[in-house]
Amino acid sequence: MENSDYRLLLVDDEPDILEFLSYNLRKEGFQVFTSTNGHDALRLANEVKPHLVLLDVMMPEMDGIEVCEEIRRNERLSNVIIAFLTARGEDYSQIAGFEAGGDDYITKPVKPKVLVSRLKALLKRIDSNPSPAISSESIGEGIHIDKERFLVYKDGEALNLPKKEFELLALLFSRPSKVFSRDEIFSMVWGDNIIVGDRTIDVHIRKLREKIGEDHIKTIKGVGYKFVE
Amino acid sequence: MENSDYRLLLVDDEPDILEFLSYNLRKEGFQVFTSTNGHDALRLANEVKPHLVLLDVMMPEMDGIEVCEEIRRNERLSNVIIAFLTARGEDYSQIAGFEAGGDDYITKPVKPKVLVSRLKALLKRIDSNPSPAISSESIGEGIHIDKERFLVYKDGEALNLPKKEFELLALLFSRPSKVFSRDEIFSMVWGDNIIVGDRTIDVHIRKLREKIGEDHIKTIKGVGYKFVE
DNA sequence: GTAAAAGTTAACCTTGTGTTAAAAGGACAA
DNA sequence: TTGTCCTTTTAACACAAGGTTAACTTTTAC
Repeated sequence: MENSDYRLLLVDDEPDILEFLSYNLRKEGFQVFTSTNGHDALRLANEVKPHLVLLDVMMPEMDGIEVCEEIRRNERLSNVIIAFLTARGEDYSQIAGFEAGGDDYITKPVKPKVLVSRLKALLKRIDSNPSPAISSESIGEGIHIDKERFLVYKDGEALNLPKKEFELLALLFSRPSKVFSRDEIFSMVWGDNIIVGDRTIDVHIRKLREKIGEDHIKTIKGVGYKFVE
Repeated sequence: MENSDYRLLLVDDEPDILEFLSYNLRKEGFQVFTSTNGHDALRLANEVKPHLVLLDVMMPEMDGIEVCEEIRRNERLSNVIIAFLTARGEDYSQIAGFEAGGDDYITKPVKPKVLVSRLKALLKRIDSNPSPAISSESIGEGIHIDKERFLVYKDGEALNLPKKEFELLALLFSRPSKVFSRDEIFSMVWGDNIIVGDRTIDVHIRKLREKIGEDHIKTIKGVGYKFVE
């Protein structure tokens, strides 16, 4: 699909930002619609059925989270991809955003190039994921992960894991049976610039095993861990 | 091998990052090539045959995953080591989505020291890994090795070997029938800095023979060992 | 036959991991 | 702000699998 086949809806209460975003995205060929408040955005969304909505989190009256929830509640817009715009630093808004059903968050300020590539990556899901969004229905035996909702299902039962545990499990789960070295785990879950003690991973592994069962995470001594089953 | 013997190809759409990475790697003596986009990177890869490619995942037009797949598809580049650069917090599913397989993930921002040590560790595999990785599919009669999962298959049955045994077997297996001298084995499996007793290899060979069958590892007296069948 | 190399075994050491509890850190509500 | 609850990290120790050694035996090449 060409960029021009995609409709984007941008929502931000600051006209300047809106202007900046839409300029850059129109330059890439996207069809861009804009709105400066949540109510208007919902109305517009219903009208144009955008493929993707880029939502500022912080807005007066109705914030991005609420708009997101409202969109998710609307069956006709069920396949819309929602990305949040947040000011750097607020971790919580990110989580709240995912819980509300967001697909990605992008921190302001954002460089045009970065913005475009993030959105392109998101839009790819439409093609590759015809009917995606692992609905909470598709649950059976074993472990399932719903990243949108930050939930882990164990034999159908939903578990709420803390952030680090969730990320660790999600990483291992993303490629079952692949052995992840401690270095890889640190890098992906903690990042390469913070340093934590040797036993930190072990403790999280311990807690995960407590919650999802002892046999799902296997230790390869001297090498790393892997998810099995 | 010296650092200066290695050619690295860095691919990132942000020149600043490219600059930062190449500066630090050149300082270590590596031969560094850079590219700001996927297409160019592929062309350059073909040209210089790098030992290792460091790929940003998020890039406009052609992202790192695509580049990786393309490289893996190219026979002439089959032995290239691929490491991904990702922003911490990027969706694992995107990273997990590729089956082509990177060898490592490194998160941005990364400290020079960490970067260098990770890359050095990866480059070590070149010597010890003459033949490409084997996918888990190829299971049948005889012995198969899956390095990613750290499993050895004997007639289809999966065996869990301890690290040293696995590495030793993987080495011999990597070039069936080639005789590896004890010196070679020490150097590849133990490294040139550690010194262990004469009989250490023998003991590991003994254990391997117990597990995979007596006839798979043949002794060439006065010369070394080789894997057969 | 003999010496050198490799095989074998079990004891011993090492190192990575498991485990627990407690401290530190953070978010939220009163 | 204070206090509370939850998450994350640290610290200290336990423990076992893995790795090595040493002593001895067997094999092989010459």
